[in-house]
Amino acid sequence: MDQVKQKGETRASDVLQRLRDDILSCELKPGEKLRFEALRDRYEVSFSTLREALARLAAESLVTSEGQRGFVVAPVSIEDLEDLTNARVLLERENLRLSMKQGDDAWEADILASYHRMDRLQSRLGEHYYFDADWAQLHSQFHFALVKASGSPVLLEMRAKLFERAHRYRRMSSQFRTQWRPKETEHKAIMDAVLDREPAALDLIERHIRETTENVIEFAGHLFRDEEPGGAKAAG
Amino acid sequence: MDQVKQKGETRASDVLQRLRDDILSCELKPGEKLRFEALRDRYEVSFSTLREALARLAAESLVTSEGQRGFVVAPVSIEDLEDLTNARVLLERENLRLSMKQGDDAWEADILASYHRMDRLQSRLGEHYYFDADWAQLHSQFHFALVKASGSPVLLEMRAKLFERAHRYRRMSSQFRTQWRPKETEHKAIMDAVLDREPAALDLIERHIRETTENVIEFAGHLFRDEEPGGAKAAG
DNA sequence: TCTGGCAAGAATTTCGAAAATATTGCCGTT
DNA sequence: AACGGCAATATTTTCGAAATTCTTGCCAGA
Repeated sequence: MDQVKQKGETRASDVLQRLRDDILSCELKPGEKLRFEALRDRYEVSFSTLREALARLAAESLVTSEGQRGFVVAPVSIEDLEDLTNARVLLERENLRLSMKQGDDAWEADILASYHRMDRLQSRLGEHYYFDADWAQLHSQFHFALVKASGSPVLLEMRAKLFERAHRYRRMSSQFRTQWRPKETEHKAIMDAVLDREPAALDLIERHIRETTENVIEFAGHLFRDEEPGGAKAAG
Repeated sequence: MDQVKQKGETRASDVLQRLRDDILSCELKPGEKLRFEALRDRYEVSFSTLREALARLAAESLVTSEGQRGFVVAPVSIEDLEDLTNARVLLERENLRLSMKQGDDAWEADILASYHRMDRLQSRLGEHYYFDADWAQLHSQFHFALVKASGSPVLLEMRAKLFERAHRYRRMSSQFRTQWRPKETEHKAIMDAVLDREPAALDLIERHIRETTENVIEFAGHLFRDEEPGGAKAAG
């Protein structure tokens, strides 16, 4: 139901969001060449509008533009995933540290509410929660609720962009996973530690992030172990 | 002499760079409305090309785009400067830590060379080095040389963007400064500590950054203490 | 005098054709 | 058969006019 065009929203920002979604969900594969003709048909906009959206995505490192040779979906690799993970740990820890220091009652209430929403949907979905788009949304909101009181727009924005980039890897691995570690207990433990202002919360969140990355490599490492630039084929 | 159009360089990326420079040097003032007509005359390009450049700058937080109401040069404020400073400290420390752990002989040699170039130009320029664009370039290169062996493209890119955003504040303050603290000894001390792999180097670089910010606020704080959105007037 | 709404003007946003550039395939030569 | 150069094709990049949206000023009604 979020397909209705909101007031004040431009077509360019609409296409930007759809392109972003398609890249993160790997409908547009890593390394794939993005030809304007094809994109024009797909999204039903003009060259210029597409170009603006791609320029924005290039600045977000979701696509790369090489001189006069057009745009390419940002490739994936284990090095990139590990680099991303380390950067995320740094920013998540700092944001959480500041958040725990400065968070007020409203912040705490929001964390509890976010957790509750996520937890309830999880029990309703059973074991397949990991594939559910709604759950992913609530999961993202829960993690954001933890750090949002850091009071640093700069750090929060960088964190958000890294979170998105990492999401592509999680998504890529999900179709190959045969088992999931029980995240519900992890989330509960993190939340309790955060609300109690325990310094150990920082280590919990770090392990949470690193273990997810390890799982991704374990199950989907073959997908991007020897990824070459341009290795993926465009949809013919 | 870098006005020659390099092969493989698009007009859009050229305009992007010029716009970036003009924003960082405050030729386009913080909060100023960016009208397409005026920009088209100034840079001699079409609407679409401008739009692409502005979209990129928006993703870099150097301009903001508000719905269907065009683009505005990102405003400045003390809160933003302090937020920026804290984020820079976090990233500079981490990059430097990794760099000191992993840097090899070539890295050390590059630091020495960068320092030498900066130092020599400094003695040649005397007290006015701070206003010199070439010195600013060498200064930037020296600081980059220190951290470039971190091995983390993600962290280095975030660092570079923050460095640029902070540069605008330094530049804004320079015209109001009446005295400068002697940076040459600071840089020498930092370099020596880094090459000796002394952990204290991290604290030195942090203080270096924070003191620069304090100086900026001291001399130019009045410029953005009560900055309102749209407070700056467009060039008539 | 004040408020609300409409119309004229100004600015942004979108569009697809035209120009510029890169890529591919062919042919002649060695 | 291998290589280099040239023409043909494919793709990207740029352009300015047209459509859309926002802003401003005016006028009628309370």
